[in-house]
Amino acid sequence: MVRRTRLEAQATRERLLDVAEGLILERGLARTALQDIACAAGLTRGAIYWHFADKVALVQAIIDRVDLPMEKALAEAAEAGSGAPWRGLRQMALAPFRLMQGDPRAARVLTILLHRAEFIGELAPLARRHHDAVDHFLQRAQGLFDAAAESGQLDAATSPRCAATALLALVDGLLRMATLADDHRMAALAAPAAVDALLAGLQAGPAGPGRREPGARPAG
Amino acid sequence: MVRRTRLEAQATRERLLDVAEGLILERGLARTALQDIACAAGLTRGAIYWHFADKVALVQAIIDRVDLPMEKALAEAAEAGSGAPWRGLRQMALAPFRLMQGDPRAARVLTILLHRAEFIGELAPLARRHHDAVDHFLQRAQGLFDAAAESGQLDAATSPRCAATALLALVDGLLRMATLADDHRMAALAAPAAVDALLAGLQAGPAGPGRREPGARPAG
DNA sequence: AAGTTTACATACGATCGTGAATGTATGCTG
DNA sequence: CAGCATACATTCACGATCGTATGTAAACTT
Repeated sequence: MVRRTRLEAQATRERLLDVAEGLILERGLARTALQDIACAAGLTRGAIYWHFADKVALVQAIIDRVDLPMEKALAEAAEAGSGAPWRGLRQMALAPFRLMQGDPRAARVLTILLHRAEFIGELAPLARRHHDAVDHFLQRAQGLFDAAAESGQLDAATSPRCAATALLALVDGLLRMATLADDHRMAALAAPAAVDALLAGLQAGPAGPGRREPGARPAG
Repeated sequence: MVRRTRLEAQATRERLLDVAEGLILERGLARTALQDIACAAGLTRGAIYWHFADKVALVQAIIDRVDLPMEKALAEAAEAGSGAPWRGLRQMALAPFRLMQGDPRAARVLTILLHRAEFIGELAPLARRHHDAVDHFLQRAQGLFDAAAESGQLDAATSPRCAATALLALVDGLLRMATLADDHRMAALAAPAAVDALLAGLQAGPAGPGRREPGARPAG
């Protein structure tokens, strides 16, 4: 076949990544064969094996092309420092949504990470960056809540660890919904209000039974 | 071979389900072959094809054996009615965790649903019960937030739809963490406090800038 | 201009998983 | 106790997929 120049080869590689990303997004990782990818890219499996060692390496390359939303959260949290914990927590929690808004490719990759593959066994390394980012998010959030607690701004009934878990869960849940196509809009739109509500509920305040135990409030 | 009596056959069927559940939990659905299951159960694939039409039917049977956590939430919400919205919301949001606490099998099945399979294409029907329950959770929560809003108990800046999305995201995120083995304990433990904090933050209250916009609060 | 490397295509072999067909020994029923 | 139904085991046929080995023509090098 017409042999390509270096630059064209690089373009071929990118096309393979684009096509693979799209197909995996549609059909899921396990149900997407290398032949499907090659065919959709107008190539053969040989081309894939030239550019990538195997299927895992291909997917790894897809993931490595983008900034992961949860990593973006850590980066913004690092900027904020621990001086203004509540502002930092809010920044950190909303960073993933801002990234996904501006980078559709990051949104697609996150969708794959959250909904389109079983990262188990040989595929486990693929989710490592995301999982690491999630772990660090938890630690970082806990650190910020610690700072808030020390200055008496965290509700006394809630441990920093517990608060961090709650924030991470909320962000993770919102990200899942935001990558689910149906509620795409709603989840991303609801994120700021949701995060604000949770953080408000976690702040120390006039501890009326109505605020800490809404279930006990007079019926509406 | 030694042919079994009706009762023994039923026991064999249950054993197949147990073994399959365990293996899928360990290795993921795509990476678990019917032969692995049969072998681990001390049988052959023939036995599986006797009891179940195919792999999908087997997994469906595994799922159909249990109450799903999100369905449990709906059931409890139905009991509560819409008279006391905050209590109902709390009940509903925490029901899944109570179920998982008392029913380890339900916890395992939920883990499979959330982490061990790509429910796409022919496997999509398997997740239908769960997805339907999630949808109804959203509707039901929105209805309760509507009721709260009508009696002026919902923070005015937050729409009922948005509040429902937030609550669902939090519960979903907590369930994901609770089914992740590492944070198993922490997530389930944090659930009540997390839900209470979010609900508290969503309630109408003295709308000081500190409560609704924690980021703008003086640094701690 | 000849040789080498690149960027693929083609062909092959092997494995894996499924589903169906078939075999078979036993429980059950009349 | 004869015959049918049950509960499996065994075997086979098939497609899908993977990885590799090999072919090849063009780009690049010297």
